[in-house]
Amino acid sequence: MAAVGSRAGLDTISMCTEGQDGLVYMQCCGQGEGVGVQKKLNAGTEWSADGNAQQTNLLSFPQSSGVDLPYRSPESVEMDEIMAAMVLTSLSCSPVVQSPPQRDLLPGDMECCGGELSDSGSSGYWSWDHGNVSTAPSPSVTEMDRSLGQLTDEGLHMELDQAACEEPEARRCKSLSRGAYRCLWPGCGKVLTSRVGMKRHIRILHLGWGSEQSHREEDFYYTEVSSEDEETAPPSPAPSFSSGAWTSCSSTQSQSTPGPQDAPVQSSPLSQSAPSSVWQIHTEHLYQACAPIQVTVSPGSPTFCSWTPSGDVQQKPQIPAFRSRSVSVGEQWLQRNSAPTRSQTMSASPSRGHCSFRKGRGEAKKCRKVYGVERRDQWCTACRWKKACQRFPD
DNA sequence: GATGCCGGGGG
DNA sequence: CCCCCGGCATC
Repeated sequence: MAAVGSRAGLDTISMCTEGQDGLVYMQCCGQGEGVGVQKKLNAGTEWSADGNAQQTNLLSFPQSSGVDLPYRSPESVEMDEIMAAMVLTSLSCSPVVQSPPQRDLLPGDMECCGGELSDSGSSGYWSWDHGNVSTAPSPSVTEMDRSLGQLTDEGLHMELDQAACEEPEARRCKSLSRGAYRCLWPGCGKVLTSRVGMKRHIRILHLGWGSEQSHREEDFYYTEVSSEDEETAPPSPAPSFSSGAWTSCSSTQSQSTPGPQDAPVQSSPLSQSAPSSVWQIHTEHLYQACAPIQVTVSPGSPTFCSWTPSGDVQQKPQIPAFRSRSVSVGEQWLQRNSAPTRSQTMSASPSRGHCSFRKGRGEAKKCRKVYGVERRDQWCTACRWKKACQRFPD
């Protein structure tokens, strides 16, 4: 779905180039994208009516966004800030509300689109729109005043102009239309000079359809590029995910959803570093809590299982009653005590049920050696109890 | 044998 | 829980 949204967004960029095509995506990013998504969603069912859908979109666009346009654009020139604030407030301070409901249904796509668009060098209002929508769901009135004012007053005018394609801008758009068509299918990027050829390419190669199928959906999978755009467009699809504001979106998404497949691949550095650190903390209480550790580790691979409890440990470290004087030392020892090795040993030696594995004698002098048996009262508690020394950890 | 420390037990 | 010790592994 994300790809669809982004594609729709890219179409938005290029749509001005095919003005005569009357491509709907031409509308403003938000709506256009939303419509595009909807079309994609309903492709199976309402596709037949899509030929008219373009008309509908063209009509509905000014309608939806025209909620403010009719009164706002003409009046906004003279409208004072109070009036603007009132209007904006009445509009729920959120373009999302104005936009078709699909957008609410597809927040992810919205963000995807915004990211790619802003990255692919789209017009300014694009990034404005999405920045406000995605990152600030409920901005303050003043903020909205500024942003929305710019957005609607400038952006929508642009849209209208472009939609009409009567202005010089439109002519420029048309001049670009003699470019090539780039397939936006993920990983494809094929460039063809013929629109029909591109549609066929998408239909056959990507959609796997016969020619009898709809010939509108392909529009979402290619974009028109001019000779100059060809240089800027290519990097947009893939790298856009790793740059700019979009990075935060994608990263948060991927992280918030601990996909069992994403985790190992994307956060491999994390997955490698996290366990060790966690283990260090975890083993901090090894002295008292070896049984829990054994439980979490011995099952074998499942790293997630073992980390989860460790998180708790990390939250409240050293709560268990360590002797006050030896806590810090114990930490040092436990940190240096190669927790991973310990875990390996434990998991590898099932014969030893508990953490009864015996660590090789460290080279560090223990209390016994330092103070001698005669000064046993100066030993650390563990040494006195014949436990692992906490004062001089290995 | 000395040392380090786990497991267990007594109070 | 505190303290001690048997016993084992390692040096």
